[in-house]
Amino acid sequence: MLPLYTLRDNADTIAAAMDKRGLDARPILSKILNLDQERRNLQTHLDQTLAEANSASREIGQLYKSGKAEEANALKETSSRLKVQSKELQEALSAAADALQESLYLLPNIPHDLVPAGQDESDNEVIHQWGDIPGLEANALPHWELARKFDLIDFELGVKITGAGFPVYKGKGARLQRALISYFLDYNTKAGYQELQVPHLVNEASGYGTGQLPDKEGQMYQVTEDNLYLIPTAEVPVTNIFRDVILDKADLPIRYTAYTPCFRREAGSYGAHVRGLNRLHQFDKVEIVRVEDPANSYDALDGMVTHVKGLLESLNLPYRILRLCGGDLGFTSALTYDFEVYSAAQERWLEVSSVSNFEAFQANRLKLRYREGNDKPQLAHTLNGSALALPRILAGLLENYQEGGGIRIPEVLVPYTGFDKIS
RNA sequence: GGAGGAAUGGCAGAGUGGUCGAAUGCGGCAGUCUUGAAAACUGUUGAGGGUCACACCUCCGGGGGUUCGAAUCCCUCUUCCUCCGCCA
Repeated sequence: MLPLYTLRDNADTIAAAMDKRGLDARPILSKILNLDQERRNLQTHLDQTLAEANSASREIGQLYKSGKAEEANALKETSSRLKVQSKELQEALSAAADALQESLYLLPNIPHDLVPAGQDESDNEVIHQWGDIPGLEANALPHWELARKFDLIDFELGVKITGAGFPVYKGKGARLQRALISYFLDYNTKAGYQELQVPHLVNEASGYGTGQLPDKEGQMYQVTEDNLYLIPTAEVPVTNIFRDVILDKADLPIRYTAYTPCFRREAGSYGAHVRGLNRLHQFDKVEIVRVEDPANSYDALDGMVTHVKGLLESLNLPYRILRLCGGDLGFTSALTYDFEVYSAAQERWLEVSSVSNFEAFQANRLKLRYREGNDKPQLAHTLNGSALALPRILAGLLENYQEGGGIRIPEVLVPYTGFDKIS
């Protein structure tokens, strides 16, 4: 949700930026500004009425004290009348405020200057590519076949226990998974991100805080009995730590990392692209989250990009970085870089990380602010990124590292796995 | 799950129907003093809306109600504490 004050003076600039998303924001912007004006008028009117009512009540108290019961009773009528009036105004005000809120929820974040205009993923800009595409042996297999061959992952067993998209990791597969989580967490911690363990279920307020609600309700698993949601990403619990928080400027920047399983209904997904580990309902991810002074948030974003690059390079996985175009940019993001690893056996790029600056968009919903000295609190900027999502990294490792009838383990992982080869 | 108690400003803690956004203490900030610091003293110190700036309005866990008037009374929800039960 964009802060109102950014909309009041810049409607034209914002509309131009929104065009890059393929969204004509002009109608909704003018609606918002009108509702804002209406809301303020009603508020002023209500405030005046309440001020009158308050002073009448005060006077009644005084009159009673000085024994002038008659005058007091006369004033009560005035007061009652004002009360009825204020109730009506209150209702009109609530209606206007709700309508305003609703419209604000519909407006996505303003794309950053760097965001290219574009329709969909084909318009994303490749800004960086690293590593050699490995030439695989003739009999190279996709990861789902490798997983079966070496008994690393059992997809059918997951179907039996839960359903499609809930794999069971076994033996060295499970161990490799755990090794990756530990390696990622250690790597992030060394870079200054504090490790957290957070709840995997969140309440409604948290869902609204990071913007999963009300729009993406259908994408989350819901525990209706207790009105809780299974988290689709650690971003939700971690960022909500800061809901309704006023930080001291000296506390910034804040950097957290957390491993969690992620649960996504992925309603509407189907086809070959969802085979194996490519798309799951439950998967593991290590996330990094930052809270920044607005003046530094784009340096922070660059820092996160560099960080994820280092992580992928340490695993020697060929990757490229995309700057998402307006049409592919997430609702809440101002600028996003996607990382894709090349899967040689599938001959396609797999998204393994998404690094975004949300500027004040999330902070506004969260009421996450910071204060410098005695100044008024200001909205902070939030950023997050995957470092990294496990399944497609695992897929990339299995496929790119297959050689001589086995799978080699990258050097940096050997201390974590305790073995250097799967065969 | 059962029984009882509680929820007030950054923290502690007064306040049981009228001028209470709320005593007091601690903490924070500014100043006096000091070579500097500490101590002491003085002042200041919640958030949101609104205004050029004031005024003014809202908020004492959330929601609803009683009343001319609610932190204070009533209903309800949530959370926390104590005791009992169950339990990794």
